[in-house]
Amino acid sequence: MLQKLKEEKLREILEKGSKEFAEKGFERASMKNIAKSAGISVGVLYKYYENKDDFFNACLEDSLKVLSEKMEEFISWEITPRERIERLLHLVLEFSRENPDAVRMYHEITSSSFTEKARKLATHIESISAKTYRDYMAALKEANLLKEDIIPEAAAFFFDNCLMMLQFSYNVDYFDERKKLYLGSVYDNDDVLIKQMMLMLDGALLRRD
Amino acid sequence: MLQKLKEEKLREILEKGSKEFAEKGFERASMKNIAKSAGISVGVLYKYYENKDDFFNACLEDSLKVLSEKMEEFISWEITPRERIERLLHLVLEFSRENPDAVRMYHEITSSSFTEKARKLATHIESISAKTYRDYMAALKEANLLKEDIIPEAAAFFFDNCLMMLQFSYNVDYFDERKKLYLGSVYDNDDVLIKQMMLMLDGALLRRD
DNA sequence: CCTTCTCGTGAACCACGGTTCACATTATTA
DNA sequence: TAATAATGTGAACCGTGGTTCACGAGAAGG
Repeated sequence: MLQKLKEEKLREILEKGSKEFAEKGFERASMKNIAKSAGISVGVLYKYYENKDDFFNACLEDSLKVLSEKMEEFISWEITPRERIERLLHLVLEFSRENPDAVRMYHEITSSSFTEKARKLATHIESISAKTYRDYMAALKEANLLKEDIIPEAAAFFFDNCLMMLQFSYNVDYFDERKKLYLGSVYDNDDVLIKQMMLMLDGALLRRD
Repeated sequence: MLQKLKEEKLREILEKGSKEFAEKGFERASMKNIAKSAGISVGVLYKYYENKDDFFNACLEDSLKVLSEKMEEFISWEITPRERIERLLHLVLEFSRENPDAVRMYHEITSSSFTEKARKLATHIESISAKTYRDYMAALKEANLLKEDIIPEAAAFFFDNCLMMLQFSYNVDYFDERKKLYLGSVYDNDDVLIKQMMLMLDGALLRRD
């Protein structure tokens, strides 16, 4: 019976931890707080995890796992480049809605002076998407669909930059406010924004036909 | 004589403060450290500034001032849209090279749970560039130079997203590594990257002729 | 030269939060 | 049921770092 509780508890602990880290950032997040909100004592936390760093890594890993799973979907679709971009944009929004804490934690490690290990984890995920996008852009070039004079690597970088900003804009407070500032009346209309992003990415990357 | 020293000292204090905040982030930055590296005692710091928050705001304000000055240059140029984009990209890199700490501090407040006041400051700057870009894109539309079907607000948002990521990529450790990951061999060639960005932004925003 | 006032100093204070550990509680086994 | 092991608890410990303040050094004025 204990084992079963543990299974669920562990999930809850990771979730509550991610939530706290996502909301307050690593430094301001408190182990005591996390323990309390997960309904356990601090001691237990330290039974399962070495220390705060270690626990953060566990939360991060747990959050990023979902992200890399999504990435694999991307490759499997058998559709045209334009459709692919559009679906990916939708996927990003959908993911944002379902896993806000994952995005926030990801954004968190982006900030200065993080542990080696957290960096490694993020870089690992990043390298998956980097490879995916680079390969894809290379394939586009091969098929003569990529815009003239564009280097696949640069295209992949540019593309991911846009997606990253989109994710942040939908999850991180500061970026959300900024989005409001720029978009004004268009702010709350996701469909329009997606369509606009679509148009611009299309123009930026794909050869016109 | 004291007054004169103060003038320079104040500069040094703000610079050393910004440096520490930029390097370590708000939480990990230490007032004692900052005082030491500026060659004064902690007491002095608290003579000039209420507390850590207040001091951070002063550093931030000081850093962002430079940023908003640059923005005014942007409007004054009398050149074609394509040239303008290109010069702006160069300006961003130049600025990054000269004021790495400003960019890092800006990135810093991007992260969760910052004081109201710091947010306000950043939003203020942001609103300047937002207005500048929006106006500019509206003017382009007026002159029938903006791409068909693109809303000026969305264009401005997209454009600034790209510039922001570029700045981060040149200043914030995590983004720099990421850039290396994506660009590989092109990584250290700024000119090529600028040219590529140029091509993509052009394609994304401007009507082809 | 003495007094007074300003300014700078850094040791001391204090709160906070990560971490530990002696103890309580619960499960397991004999 | 009693003994023993495993697990959970949270008060106490401790280092860190923001903040204060009693004191000293030096300038200004008489």
